[in-house]
Amino acid sequence: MSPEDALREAIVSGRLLPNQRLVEADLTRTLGVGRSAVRAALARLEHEGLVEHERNRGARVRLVEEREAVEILEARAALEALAARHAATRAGEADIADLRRILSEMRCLLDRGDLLSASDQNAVLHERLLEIAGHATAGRLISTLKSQLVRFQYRTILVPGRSERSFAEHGRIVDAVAAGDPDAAEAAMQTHLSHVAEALRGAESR
Amino acid sequence: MSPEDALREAIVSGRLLPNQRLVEADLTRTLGVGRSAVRAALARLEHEGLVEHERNRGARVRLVEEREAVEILEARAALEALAARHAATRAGEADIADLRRILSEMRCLLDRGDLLSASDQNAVLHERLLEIAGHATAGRLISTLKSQLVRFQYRTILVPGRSERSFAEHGRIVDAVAAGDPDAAEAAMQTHLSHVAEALRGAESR
DNA sequence: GTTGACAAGATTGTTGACAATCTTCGGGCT
DNA sequence: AGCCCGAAGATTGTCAACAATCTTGTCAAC
Repeated sequence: MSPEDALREAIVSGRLLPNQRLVEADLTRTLGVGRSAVRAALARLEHEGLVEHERNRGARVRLVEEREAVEILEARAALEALAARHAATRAGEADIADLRRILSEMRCLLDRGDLLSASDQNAVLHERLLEIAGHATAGRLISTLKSQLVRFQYRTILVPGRSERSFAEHGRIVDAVAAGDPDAAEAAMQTHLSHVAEALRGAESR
Repeated sequence: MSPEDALREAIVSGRLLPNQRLVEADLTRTLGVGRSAVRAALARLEHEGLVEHERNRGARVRLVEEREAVEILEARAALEALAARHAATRAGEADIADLRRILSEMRCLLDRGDLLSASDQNAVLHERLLEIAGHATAGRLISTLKSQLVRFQYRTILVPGRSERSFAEHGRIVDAVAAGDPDAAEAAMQTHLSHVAEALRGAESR
């Protein structure tokens, strides 16, 4: 595993706490690579928004607090709506079948009460939509935004009734894409993610 | 000036041609800094999408061709539309007066036939809107997207009648923001930038 | 004439040491 | 006691040298 991936994994998994200092010498030992590699990894992670870096003061794990999480989710919504629009115009028969397959998998997991796996399948659906959209720029931006939100990704699934509503929203997105209706797909994605933001705010303020 | 800024400036100003190799040793002499600094700058610029980097093969200036430019513009449109929405709900009296001042400056420059300065003022307006929106995440993303488009930024102003239509579109955006109407502001920004994309496509295919 | 291997040159990747900077700790002064 | 100052320690920034890799040019074999 590259030092960058190892560090990212350690941060997003929560093994490293927010605001914790990341001393290069320590990371050199922990990751088993030279200091140059560590520095390069830190520089990239800074660009991804996972660490903060002050000159001559080193790097620390960046803390994304609620206000910013909402911002990031808004930006992500705007970009995923764009992607959904593209997906609606480009999806072929096989793509649509694939999306429906993922949906039924989700239905199955929900019926079993496996909320965690359902949430993962959720991510798979979004990923597949991006692939269908074929929009490299949006894809790149969304993936960096998502990595900043990992800490919040499971926070909404315990909100009562959220899973079912989320499933219904995903159904509407897939329907719009299958119908080849860009406007509907964009709108469906937009409302879906705005509901996620709402749920996040609700879950957070408790 | 930091080596990173110097390099970025050299790339976006067009002093370095697309696909031109960026040999570290040469840059060391040109920029007057050590190789470490050069490498760090190249790494960051790669993340910004301004240079391409292959392992053991060095970096070269990245060429953004039309198809990708349209993609970038679409992503930017989605994000600026979001920002415009926020600006509409947050703009105060002073902000609105400022926007109108910029508009009248633009009108003045257009009447004088100074299209280049008018285009610059255009950028000022967008910048000010972002500031009013107070959306750091969108702002960050937009600024990196913009830096990838510098090569195209003046390409549309020579399209006959484009300046006047652009001015009218900006007027509608400012009106919507002044009226505190988020939906209208978002829509106005969206149509404005989609027209820019259209003009770009038109100017390109000649 | 073309192809393949091989050596020479050029360029990047990595390591270690040194310099610059920041932080912490202790002593002297008020 | 509280505060300023300076030295020591810790940490990052930079530099130069070396190793690894790629590219180019040459030459022999077919």
